[in-house]
Amino acid sequence: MTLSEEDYIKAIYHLGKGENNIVSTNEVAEQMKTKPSSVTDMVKKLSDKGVANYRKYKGVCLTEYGQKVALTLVRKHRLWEVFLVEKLNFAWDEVHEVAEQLEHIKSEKLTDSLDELLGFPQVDPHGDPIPSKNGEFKKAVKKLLNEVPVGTSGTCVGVKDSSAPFLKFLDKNRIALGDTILVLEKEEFDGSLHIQVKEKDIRISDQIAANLYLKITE
Amino acid sequence: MTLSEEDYIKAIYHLGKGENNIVSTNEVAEQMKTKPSSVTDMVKKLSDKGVANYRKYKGVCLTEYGQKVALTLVRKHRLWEVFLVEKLNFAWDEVHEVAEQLEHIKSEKLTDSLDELLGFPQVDPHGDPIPSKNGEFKKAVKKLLNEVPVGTSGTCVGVKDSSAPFLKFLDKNRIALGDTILVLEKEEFDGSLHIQVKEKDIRISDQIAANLYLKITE
DNA sequence: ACAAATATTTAGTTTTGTCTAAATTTTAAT
DNA sequence: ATTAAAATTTAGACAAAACTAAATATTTGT
Repeated sequence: MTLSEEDYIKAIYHLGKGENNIVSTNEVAEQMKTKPSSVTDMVKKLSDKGVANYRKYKGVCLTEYGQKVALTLVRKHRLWEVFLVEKLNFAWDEVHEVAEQLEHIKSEKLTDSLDELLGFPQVDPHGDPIPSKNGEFKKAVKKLLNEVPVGTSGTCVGVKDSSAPFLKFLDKNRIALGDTILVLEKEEFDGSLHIQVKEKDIRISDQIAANLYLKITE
Repeated sequence: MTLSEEDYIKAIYHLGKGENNIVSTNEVAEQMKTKPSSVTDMVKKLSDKGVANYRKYKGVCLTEYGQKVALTLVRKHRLWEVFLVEKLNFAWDEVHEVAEQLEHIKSEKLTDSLDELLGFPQVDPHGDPIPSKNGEFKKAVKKLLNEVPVGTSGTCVGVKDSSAPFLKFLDKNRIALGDTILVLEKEEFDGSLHIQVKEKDIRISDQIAANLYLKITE
């Protein structure tokens, strides 16, 4: 599998939302920042190789095998992201570009040893689940913090309100993107929450919770 | 710099033995496992880019800039080798192929953070010195253990005698390729040595020492 | 249902890095 | 000093992956 082929496989996989939906030539072209005609050429090739199913004018999806390749790439990408954040102190938003390169390194032993070094992490710094060696993995959904049940744990991945006062609040309370948040308790009366962030407990109002996005794996 | 260009730069660098000697088209072709005509094409391009100096029928060497690029590649290669051995428990002889891929990853931050994670190592698992961030580094020489002065420290990189009894001896005394050996003391009378390997002291005869290659950085 | 708009494919080029075969230059041997 | 051998370059071709422009298929709005 060449570098370019791998990039197409990943694009088809992600556009299909892991469900192996059929995706259109134009969608792939936009994702890959190439022209639709280039996509046509490539998906024909991937089809010939048994990686994708392509029907003229109808779109493309991955074969069983193609999905396996995609999952391996996703696994490698996310493991490297964890490595960069945990071991090399990269920030949450600095990892993607480098992981895009690292995911193409070919060595099963490398991937598995890395997994072990990192303690077999379940999610990457963006809260997205890491497929296991044999390709199993849970799906992640993004929800507002006030909408998840007590006991839920997830990764903080975004804010709905990005006003200065709100960001200031988060900063003051040491809540940052990429942090793992656990919902300990919910107050019936006003919907306020008791949560755990970075080993510390804090209480936040319903309004705060309604503006924080959490990524959770079901 | 493309992947292929980087490979040529490295080949020219290594064939020139770090001395920036002029190397021939044929030598490069053999090293790269390509044909001489392909080399001609590529060195012309590298010349145009200011990376190499090429004169028809005369051979090619790197420019100042080219040497800098080469050293960066060598630095990355060797740091990744240390990483693979130290952090992922790769064996001494399993690292090269993977490092060949990893050395092409483009991220200065990654390289420097890796360097830090590894504790700024001076040599790779083969005993070869790792260039510093700004390209300085010592040269390594390979010598027989009985030829180095007391106080010398180096990496065990090979044997002269590869007979079963000798290899058995090394195994029994826990001396393996890749180990760091420090010469503590030399007996005037019979030339036997007192050495330190893996935190342990042992005494070995002159004959043993005369069959073990050490790589030392001066 | 049909024309217009949109999406997709085809055909023909380009660039990068490779190759083979032929031509040329350099080196080595007498 | 010639000539044979070896090394190197040139010329022309190919495969991969991209592009543009033109042709064709599909979808949409009325």
